[in-house]
This record gives sequence, structure tokens and C-alpha cells, in this order.
Amino acid sequence: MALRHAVLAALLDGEYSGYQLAKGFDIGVANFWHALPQQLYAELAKLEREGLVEGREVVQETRPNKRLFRVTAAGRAELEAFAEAPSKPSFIRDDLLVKVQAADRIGTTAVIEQLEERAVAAEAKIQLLGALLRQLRGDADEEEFLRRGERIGGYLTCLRGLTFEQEHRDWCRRIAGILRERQAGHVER
Amino acid sequence: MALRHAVLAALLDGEYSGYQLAKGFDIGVANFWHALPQQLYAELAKLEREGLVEGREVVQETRPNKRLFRVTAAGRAELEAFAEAPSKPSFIRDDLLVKVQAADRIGTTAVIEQLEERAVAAEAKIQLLGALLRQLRGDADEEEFLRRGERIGGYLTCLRGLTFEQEHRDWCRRIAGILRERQAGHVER
DNA sequence: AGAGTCATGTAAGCTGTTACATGATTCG
DNA sequence: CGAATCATGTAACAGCTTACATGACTCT
Repeated sequence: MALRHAVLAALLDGEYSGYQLAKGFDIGVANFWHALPQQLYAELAKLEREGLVEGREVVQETRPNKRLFRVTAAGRAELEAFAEAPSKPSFIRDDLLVKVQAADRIGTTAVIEQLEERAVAAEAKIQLLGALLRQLRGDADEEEFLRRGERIGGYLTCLRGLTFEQEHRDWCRRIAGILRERQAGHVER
Repeated sequence: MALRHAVLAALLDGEYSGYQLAKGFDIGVANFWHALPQQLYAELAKLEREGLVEGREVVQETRPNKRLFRVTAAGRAELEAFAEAPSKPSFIRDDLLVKVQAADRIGTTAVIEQLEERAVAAEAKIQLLGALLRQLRGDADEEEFLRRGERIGGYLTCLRGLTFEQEHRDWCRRIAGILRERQAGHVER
């Protein structure tokens, strides 16, 4: 299983609705898992049927009602079992890498553009993660926070996300530069 | 679509059978896409029905016969269209990150072990990719090769894989260290 | 007035994983 | 003699994406 554990981990921090998770999956937890709203609604319904989360209806006057979920004891046990089971290997799965792989055989112009767009997007995410990290650690410096902070899980995963995005940005810029120079050299077909 | 383009990109380098692709997906192309043999056989059959690849039977005496595939003109056109279409954003999707996220709420011992195993696996992959890169660029140094080499696509994607694995290894070691120290500090439940 | 946000879902289709099945050859 | 390699698939299931559907409220 997959998404279910990401959802359970996200819900350890408090109560969230499907909608809130769908938003939040773009920051915090989202560094390492993404999901569309539809999938989250479906997964929450399934987790509730299995008794791993509990939902309660929150009536709102000016907006549609929502259902907030929290992890049950059974859900926590499920997460613990998951943590002890072997992990599947991680890998990058990325359209752009496929395109770069083929870049010397097919046209490079579009690929260069996409690399540059990606670099910009990565930079934006770096800023976002930097702000999130500062916010999570508060006044403390990083070392101090990691030694004594209460909730460091999210911080640690954001650190991974940050270096990933930095490498991603640097690679995109470098490859775009290399391909551009090669275009300038031999005449582009 | 997804796997189909990774397969087409891999087949640009020459003729391969499903079995060979399944092996090769663990090196080269595999830095950014992985697939099980079953999926490759299915995808190759589909690509052939659609006329994007062509297979030819190679009769072998001492081993089972095999079918070697190469990309057709239509397949190349398909790849070119793919390269010009916008790419989906890339993200890490990793069980271990889910576990680290929850690590301060559930038991950490198993997670620390897995982080250390991962670091070892990452190190092995780093060695492998380093060797592959040296082999691809031959005698030339990297800058020279990237300026004038014929087939640099695979090299560029391996570079991405290499830094990814290095960051992955470093992160695993650092997080394992942090979690271990915290275990030593406050008594483990 | 139109776009965007809050809020939740269903249904269909595509992609990916796991289990099962076969059979000869080579290596230790 | 047993395990691994070469070589190809089928079938069932799980997971993910895309399209469709609804409806009130808020901001420009």
C-alpha cells in the first residue's frame, strides 16, 4: 500500500479534511507524496471503513460542511507496522529525463525551454521550503532544533525536499546550457 | 502516457529485446524509469500493434528465441511530439520519507536501520553510475565530451542520477545520526 | 458578471504490481 | 544436482489520473 500511509502520517499532526489535505499535499508532506483531491477523498473513505481514521462532521454556515479526520489507535498501529516493514526502493520518475535522454536524436529546442521552466519552478519551491523550514524551527538554530525539537519529522523530510529541488534546479540549468552551446556549435537541423 | 516514451528513448540506442530492456532498466535509462519485465513485454506488444516499434525474431540455438525491437519513423515522430508537449512535474515518492515524517510519533529503531541500509544501497549505485559515466565518456574529460560527444543524452541523465543518489546517501546518513542521538538522549519507549 | 475558493464526490479508463506458468541451458 | 540465466507471456488486482457533477460564497 502506498497513499494510505502518507495520509496517516499527515493526520498525525492533527485533524484535517480531504480538501485541506489536498491543499497541504502541495507543501509539507507533499515533498514526498502527491495526490489529487479525488484520490484523497476515496482513500479517506476507505480508511474510515477500515477503522484506521475517524471523521466528524463540522457544520459551517457560510461554507459547505466538511469532515475532519483523525487517526485512530488502529491507524497508529498500522503506521507502526508499516514503519517496520521493508521499504520499496525510491527512484526518480520524470518525463523531462526521458526527453533529455533522447535529446541528441530529436529536436532539442523544446527540451531546452522546458529545462529552463523547470529551473524556475524549482527555485520557487526552494524559496517555499526555506520559509517552511524557518517557520518550523522557530527561533532555534537547526542543530539545536533537531536535538531537542518535539516534532522534527516534517522538518527532516523538508530538508530532503530542499536538497532535491536544489540539485534539480542546478542540473536543469547546467543541461540547458550544455544543449544550448551544442546548438550554437553544430548547425541545428 | 509514460512508459512508452521511456521505452522508445531506450530503443533509440539500438535493438533490444524485452528481456534486455528489463535488465538494462537497472542501469542507463533506469536512473529515471523502472519497469518490471511483464510491463515491458506488454508495452512492447502494444507499441508494435501501433506501429511505433518493429520487432524481428532472432532464432537462437542454445537459448530461447528472442524478439529484437527498433523504433520506426512513426515511433520517432511520437517521441518528438512528446518532447514538445509540457512535462509533468517530477517529485520524489518514497516510503522511507513517509516513515521519517512519522518517526517522532512512532518507533524509530526500525526506521534508523532502514536509513542505514538505504545509504549502503545508494553508495553501491553511486559506484555503478560512476563507472558507467567513465565508460560513456571514454578517454575525454567530461567538459570535452559534453561539448563534442555524439551521444550525450544517456550521460546527462546519469549525471542527474548520480547527484540524486549522493544526496540520498548523505541525507540517509545524517537523519540516521540525528535519530540515533535523540534515542540516546531521551529514553526510548 | 465572471473567476476563484470551499467542499465533496462518482465513473471510467489507464498504469503498475503480484502471482502464476513454461522450459531449455549454463554455472558452481 | 540445484540455482541462476535466458526468454516470453497471461490473469487478477491495486493504484492513479481524467472527466464529469454539484452548489454556495467571495473577491475583483
